[in-house]
Order: sequence, then structure tokens, then C-alpha cells
Amino acid sequence: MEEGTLKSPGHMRDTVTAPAPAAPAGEDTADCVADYPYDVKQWDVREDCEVRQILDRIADKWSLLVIALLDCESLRFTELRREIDGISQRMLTRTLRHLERDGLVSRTVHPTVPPRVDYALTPLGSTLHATIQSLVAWTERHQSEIVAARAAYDAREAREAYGAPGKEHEG
Amino acid sequence: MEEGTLKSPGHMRDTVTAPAPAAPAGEDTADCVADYPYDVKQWDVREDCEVRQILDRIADKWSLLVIALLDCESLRFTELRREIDGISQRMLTRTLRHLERDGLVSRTVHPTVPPRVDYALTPLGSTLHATIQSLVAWTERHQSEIVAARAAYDAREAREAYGAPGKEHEG
DNA sequence: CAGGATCCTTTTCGATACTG
DNA sequence: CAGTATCGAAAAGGATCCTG
Repeated sequence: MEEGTLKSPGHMRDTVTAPAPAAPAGEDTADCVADYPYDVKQWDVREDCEVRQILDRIADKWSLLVIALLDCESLRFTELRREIDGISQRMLTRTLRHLERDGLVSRTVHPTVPPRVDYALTPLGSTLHATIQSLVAWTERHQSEIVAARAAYDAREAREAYGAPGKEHEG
Repeated sequence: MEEGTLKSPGHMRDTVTAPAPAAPAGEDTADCVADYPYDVKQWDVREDCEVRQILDRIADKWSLLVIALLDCESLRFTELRREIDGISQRMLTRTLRHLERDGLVSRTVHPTVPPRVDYALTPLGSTLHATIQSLVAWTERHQSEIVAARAAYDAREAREAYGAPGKEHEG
């Protein structure tokens, strides 16, 4: 195994620079409400925090795609692989295992002669799917803006490379 | 914000070869209408697709944290670094550069004697922030379920490791 | 303080071969 | 078909040094 399933220790830093603990339960999505005099963050971003770990996993490239793709009906292994362009068999297997372990997808094995395994979202996974979808929707809506921003950034950078004093060293 | 709801409308997906309607595993998600004979997916998942590329970036571990943290007020480089536990200077720089290039955060340099650089969300970045927040909120809400699912998975796996015939290869 | 450059370790990922 | 196991390439990431 290249990645143990039960590994917990060994990667922790002793730098616990957490001056203020996270706010209690209750997510506050109110924007621009910097009323608190503290430097408090509304959610824990420490490495040893569960949320960080989970966020890390569901924000994973392949996990995101799998969840987004598994809308409601179940898909077979090969179907998923066909849908997600560029994923290797290995990565799909690993991703599905992780999602299954996290209780987000269910794995159903049919004991037929040609093996058949169906993957579907669990009820928990379905709730996540909604959020993932909004992320995908956002990307679709704003992709042109991002592409434009990139072009502008690159153009400005290239321009500054010309007139940058002390930067160029041509004879 | 124009982000809107989390619940995506009825999306169209491709038809799977609907197998036996009875799932023995008991996984029963809400039945979804799948009477589309096309192999059409509602969003492009090809590698060369823009959405894939953008999704890849904003689904990045550090990018997600930076955006989630930059709620509305601007933060300095060191402040961000202090907030995000575990990030290195190199990674923070790279992440901020990427986000700036994508037009999601703005970088303001104050030409003071001790250099001061402020990072803040752009209007575009703010719209993404809302979505990111819902993802964070989801994780906070369901973290206990995920932890429980993991424990159950690991326990079941460990149990099967005992009685798994053909698995152990004792001499 | 902010960040560029460099070196090195760790992790990720894909290709391949094999099994049930 | 649906995986598992292994190996090597590649990318990500961290530590350190240095500059304006």
C-alpha cells in the first residue's frame, strides 16, 4: 500500500499557531461582517482539523468529477472510466474506494460471470452532490471571465517584461 | 450575490443499461428520471475542456482555503500565512499568483519601507466565495457522519481480513 | 515584509502485468 | 469486467538562502 488507510501520526508539525479557536457551531455566511475585533476565523484551518482533511478529499480533482457525474443513477466502473476523460484505472479505483470509505458512494457487486459493479451516491453523497453542482455551475458561468482575466494577466506580465528596468540584460 | 440555490434543477444525463431494479444492498437514493436515450452529459469532462482546468484549480487544496479565508476584508501575506496552518511560503505565493491570474483575488502593493502587500477577493472571487463557503459549511455539518462512515468501513474491512478465504497465504 | 531561486524529499499518477 | 500489485516518471511541496 502506498497510502495507509489508518495513518494518523507522523506528519504533524508542532507549530500550532492557533491563537483563537474556531467559532462554535453555526456557519455564518454573512459577507463583509468584520465586526469582531478578534482575528478569529469562523472555521478551523489547522492541519489536524477534521474539516481540513475532509475538505482535502472532496476537493480532490477526481472525487469532484465522480460525485458530479454520479448524479442519481448508478454507473458501472467502465462507464465512469469512459465518462471521465483522462482518468486511469488506478485513480478511478482509488477515488471510488475513498468515496466509499467516506460514505459518499455505495458499491454494489453483482456476482455474475462477467463481474459487474455499480457505483451510486449514498444519501449523504447526494447532499454533497448538490453543493458540488453549484461549484460546477459557477465554473461554467464564469469560465469566460476567467479566461479573459488570464489573458489580461499574461499580457500585462509580458508587457512589463519589456519595459522592466534592470530586468532585461540584453546587449 | 447571484449564486442562488444549491439545488440544481433537473439535469439530463445519459442512459445506463438499466439492470435489475432491485438493489440488494439496500442503497436507495431518490429515484431519478433517466429516460434520456442520449449519451449526453450536461457538462464537458474532457481534459482539454476549460471547465475541467478551472475546476482543477479552484478545487485545489490551498486555493480553496485562501478563498474561504479571504471573506471580504483584505489580508496581508503574513496574515494569510499565519491563518492557514501548514502552508509554506512557496505554496502561498504560488497559490496567490494563480488566483490573481484567474482574476479571483487582487494584489495591492504598498510602496512603503517595510513592504506591504494586501490580498483581497475581486468581485468575481466573491461570487466564488459564496459557493466555497457552502462547501465548507457542508463539510462542517457532515463531518461526524463521515468520520463514522470511515470507522465503519475500516471495521468491516478489518473483520473481512480475518475470515477472508484465499486472502491469507500462510505457508 | 514579501517573495524569487534553488535543492531536495514526498506524494501522486500512469503504464504494465497479473488475478478471479 | 473489475479490479490488485508493482515500478518508475512526474509533479507537488518544503526548507533554505538571498534580495529589495
